[in-house]
Amino acid sequence: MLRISKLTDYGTMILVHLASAKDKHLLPASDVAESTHLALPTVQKLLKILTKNGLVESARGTDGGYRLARAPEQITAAEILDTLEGPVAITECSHDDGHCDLEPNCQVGNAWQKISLAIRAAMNDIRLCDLQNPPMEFPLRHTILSKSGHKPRLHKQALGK
Amino acid sequence: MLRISKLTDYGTMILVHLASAKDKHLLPASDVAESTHLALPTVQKLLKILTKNGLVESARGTDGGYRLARAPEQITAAEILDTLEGPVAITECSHDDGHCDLEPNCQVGNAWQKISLAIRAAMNDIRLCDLQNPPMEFPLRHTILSKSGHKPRLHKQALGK
DNA sequence: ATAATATAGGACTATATTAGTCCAATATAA
DNA sequence: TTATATTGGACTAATATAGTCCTATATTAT
Repeated sequence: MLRISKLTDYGTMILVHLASAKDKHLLPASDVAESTHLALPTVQKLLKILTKNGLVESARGTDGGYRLARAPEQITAAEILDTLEGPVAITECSHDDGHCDLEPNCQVGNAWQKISLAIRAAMNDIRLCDLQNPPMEFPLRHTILSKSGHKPRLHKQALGK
Repeated sequence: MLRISKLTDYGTMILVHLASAKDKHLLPASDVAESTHLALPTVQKLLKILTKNGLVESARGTDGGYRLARAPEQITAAEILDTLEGPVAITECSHDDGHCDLEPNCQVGNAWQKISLAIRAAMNDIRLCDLQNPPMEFPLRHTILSKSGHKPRLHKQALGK
């Protein structure tokens, strides 16, 4: 489905939340879980991944916690995807025996490389700061819809299957 | 992983092969399977999907088979992905109870919409004809490498995990 | 020192998705 | 009527994802 996984979505929510923290203040995982309404074990898991990949800094012990390692302007969507899903990848060659090398029709790999690069280029142009502070009309329309009894889903099926 | 699935890869191989067919000639599934070195049941399944989604035309009976419904110039990578994986999608909202609507931090959906649109824009610029006839240096280097005993993999890990 | 707090690392289960195969029905042409 | 070939859908197996939990380590305050 070329989908963005739930964990990536959660991880992005966490990053957006950390980005909104004041200054260099450290937020414990429990705090992040409460604010994002995500389950604590999941938040812990994601913060560990984000830390290991250098998007987030951590400190242990009392008053320990997490904060962004860099300013939101300096974190790209490409990095977030790389960290949470691994780099954009294409499937392994269907011919492990090396037959692929001799198969003139098997020129598809080249094509998917182009496609991967195109996606990557697009992701490099989007930064974490673009993910916070969404345009004003969006939350507004959102509120109106939810008051009318509809259940708008920002995430679900935004473009999808 | 934001990966392109094997079936999508196979499907693309099939489309590329159909694109190379002479004129309006119909190719039976068995023929396509042989040429692409893919398993027949898989090829049959994919051709059915491609036909149902209008990328391929079919005819039954003796001398029946499949062919592209349009010229390779008029089939985009976006269509191929839509057909084989469904549209680029983001995860469903984590709060099905509607809490998401009231949650100021839950502004991530908007962000992933932007990302999906960026990916889609990139995919609209790539056509099936771009996937055939790869640049000449590619197959050449390819052949040299395979002769030297290496096993270059066009597909595997082209960009990733 | 000791207790309390909080992250680090990794194992583990459950669930969902993907990949792959197969069968019965339908249409076409010789 | 027979042979060919697609259509539609069911089904299993393999893999990936989501989510939880446990133990170890580091830090701070008392």
